Amino acid sequence: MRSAVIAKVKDEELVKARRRQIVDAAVAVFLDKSYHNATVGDVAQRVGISQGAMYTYVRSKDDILYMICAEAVEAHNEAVQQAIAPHTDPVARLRAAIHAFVVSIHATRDSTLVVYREAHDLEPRSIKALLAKAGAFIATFETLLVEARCCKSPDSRVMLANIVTYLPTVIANRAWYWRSRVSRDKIIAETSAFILRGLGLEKT
Amino acid sequence: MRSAVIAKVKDEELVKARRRQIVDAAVAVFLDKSYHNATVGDVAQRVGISQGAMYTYVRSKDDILYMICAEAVEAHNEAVQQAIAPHTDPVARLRAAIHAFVVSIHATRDSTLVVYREAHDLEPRSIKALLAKAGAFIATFETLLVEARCCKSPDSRVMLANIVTYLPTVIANRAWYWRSRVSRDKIIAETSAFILRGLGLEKT
Amino acid sequence: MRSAVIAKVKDEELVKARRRQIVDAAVAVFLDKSYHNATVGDVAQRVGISQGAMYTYVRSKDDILYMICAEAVEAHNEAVQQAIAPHTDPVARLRAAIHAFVVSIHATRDSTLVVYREAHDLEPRSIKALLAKAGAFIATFETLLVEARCCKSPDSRVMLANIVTYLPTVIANRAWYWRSRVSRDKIIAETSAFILRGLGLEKT
Amino acid sequence: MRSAVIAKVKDEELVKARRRQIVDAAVAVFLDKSYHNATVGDVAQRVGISQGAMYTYVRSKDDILYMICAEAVEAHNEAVQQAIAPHTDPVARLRAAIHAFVVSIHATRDSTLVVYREAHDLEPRSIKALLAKAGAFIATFETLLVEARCCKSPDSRVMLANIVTYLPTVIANRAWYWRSRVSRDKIIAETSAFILRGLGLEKT
DNA sequence: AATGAATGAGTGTTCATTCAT
DNA sequence: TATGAATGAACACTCATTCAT
Repeated sequence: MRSAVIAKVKDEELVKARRRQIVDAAVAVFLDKSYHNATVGDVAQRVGISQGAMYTYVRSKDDILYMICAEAVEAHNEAVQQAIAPHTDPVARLRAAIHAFVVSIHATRDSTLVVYREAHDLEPRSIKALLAKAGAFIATFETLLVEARCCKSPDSRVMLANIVTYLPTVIANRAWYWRSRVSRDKIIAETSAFILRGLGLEKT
Repeated sequence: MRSAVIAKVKDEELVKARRRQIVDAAVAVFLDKSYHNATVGDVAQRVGISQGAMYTYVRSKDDILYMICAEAVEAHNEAVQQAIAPHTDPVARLRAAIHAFVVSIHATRDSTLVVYREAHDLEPRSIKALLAKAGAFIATFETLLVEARCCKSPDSRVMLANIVTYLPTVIANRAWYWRSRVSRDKIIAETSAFILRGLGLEKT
Repeated sequence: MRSAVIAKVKDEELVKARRRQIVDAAVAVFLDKSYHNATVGDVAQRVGISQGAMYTYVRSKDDILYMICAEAVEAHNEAVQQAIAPHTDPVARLRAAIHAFVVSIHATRDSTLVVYREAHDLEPRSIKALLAKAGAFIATFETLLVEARCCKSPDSRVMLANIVTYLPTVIANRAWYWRSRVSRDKIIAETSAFILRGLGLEKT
Repeated sequence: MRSAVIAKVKDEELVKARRRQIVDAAVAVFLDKSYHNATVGDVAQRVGISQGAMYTYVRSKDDILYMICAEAVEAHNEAVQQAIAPHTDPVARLRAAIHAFVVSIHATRDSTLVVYREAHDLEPRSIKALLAKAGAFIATFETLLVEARCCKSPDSRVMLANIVTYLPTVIANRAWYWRSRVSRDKIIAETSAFILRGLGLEKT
């Protein structure tokens, strides 16, 4: 498994702060020029540090992309975990999870877009680490779906878990189509509702 | 608008045959190594021609990717058009369209995966041309949805059309999760059923 | 010494005719795009034959350039030889030679320009062959100058012969400056007169 | 107009020093192998830096050639300006200009040779910029000639200015003929004298 | 910790030349 | 003879990464 990104520097606070800046800058830059057309210098410039300094906080360009991807998956996971915690009713837990995920995707649609476009360019070990995280996330939904009695078979469990965890990304991947013509609330509502109906949890 | 890909060679038949080979080879190669990590030589080698010969059938690496993308979108579009042609009932047309699209995605899941991963790296003019084709495809579904009375508002029309045209790509994008554990028919059935339920066209 | 350009084809008449076309086309093309930026295909296209056919009349791109250069030098040489033949008076011979050369340069200013710009890119053996021809031409003038008693020393003989055979090329190399604002006759007259005065053969 | 060559590096001193090295190395290399047959790596190697480092001081191979050409023209121009400054008598000014130019050409005969051979291969915008400089230089001589009453007509003014600014380049372009057999002083003296006689400023 | 100059490996593309038809 | 598809070597340029200061 890929080890966490390691920095050369001691000052933990500084490292954390810089990485925050780097990830944010990188999302913007990669979104604008794409991972491969963007240079490490582009990201450094946006952060306001020198190209050389980047390598004090990151070991490689791959590290930068990995941080973006891992952070996104972790954010979604945390959002879902926090959302389901208060509930005990299986259906309520599933509903809460779906809603939380949709909201989380919308909140992080920029980085989600980067993840969907560029993650496959990560180095093999980074991909493996990322898919492990993503797989765990999907598996969480498999469990939620089973508990909510939404699956008629193992196959449908797998398919539904994937559909439910995939569909919300439409928000990031199709923003180019509706641009700003549809409001945040509409986007979230329509997406959530569609999923619930798809699962048979909602009256039409 | 981007002009169609132009070749230097006269023999139209040869051009068509070679391009078929090139697109097929490129899908395999790009899937394996990603667009940027793949060399034009890699593709040429898989086709069995020299790197130089590639450039008699294609003007640039971008052309290769564009051909893959355009072909995929056009294939989906044709599949849908042929599927709806025989029907007059709006709901039947919509159902036929959804089914045809899901099947088409499954049939072309390799190239679809390449499109979703790499299309954003096309040159601006190529992207523009591609989004125009994709936009038209989505718009087709907007119309089908309206006629089938699935939309309660313009916003829901836009959202539903995007969801319906996006969800099936889960088949390409999540194949890594289920590998070969789920059969083709199951995949198609579950995906289609979910969409129909999401649209309120199916009993739970 | 470089052997003359050899063709694969038997039909001598055809070879001669084609080469005439090739040289003419090449001068135009090289003038327009420069030797290196012009492709063999460009020349072939202008001739109206296929790229492959070029190699029936010529062994290499270098051959084409060599033919242009050799032809130019030979043309100047012939012009001079014919001009001096009728005369016996040394000064008259020199005057005739100068005039003939200036006129010849003007008549072939396009190919002369190509020669001056591109000859140095010939292959070593071609350069050697060309410089031999050019050297002989300059030597001819050394003799004419000596006979006309224009030289006070061996050094001045060398310098004058070079100046006399170099100055007229101003007509080709500086055409960009006067464009068409100066007439052919003026150009020839001024250039010749300058040379004669420089040699002390003309009243100011 | 072409903008001056721009570097990526901050340290102005270093940039100036490196460019000095680059221009000198490039003249030698281009003279040896010709612009097109020389590699950027060849030049870098002669400078003693890596090929990649070249591109921190120069944007393109064209930049290198342009620097050589621009520097040569500017050197000649400065030499002439400094030479005429002390004089007020028109004829004295013209004589001084001619002598300075001849000396300048001899001093820079290597780069002058490169300019005459390769300048036409510059990119269009570079050529335009260079011809502007060259045109101004020639125009300077037009003025000097008019003031010295050497021209009988506008046409002769144009022709004489070109002849005077062209003839000295014989020193660079015909060095192959006399190799080292003629001394620097002889070369300069003969060339200057010829020009003065050609202008009618010297007794034979 | 930070800088930024230097490195050198890597790749898309062009084109002179060949050769089967 | 002529064609034109195929070849493969060559090259300018970029950029992730390193390291002396």
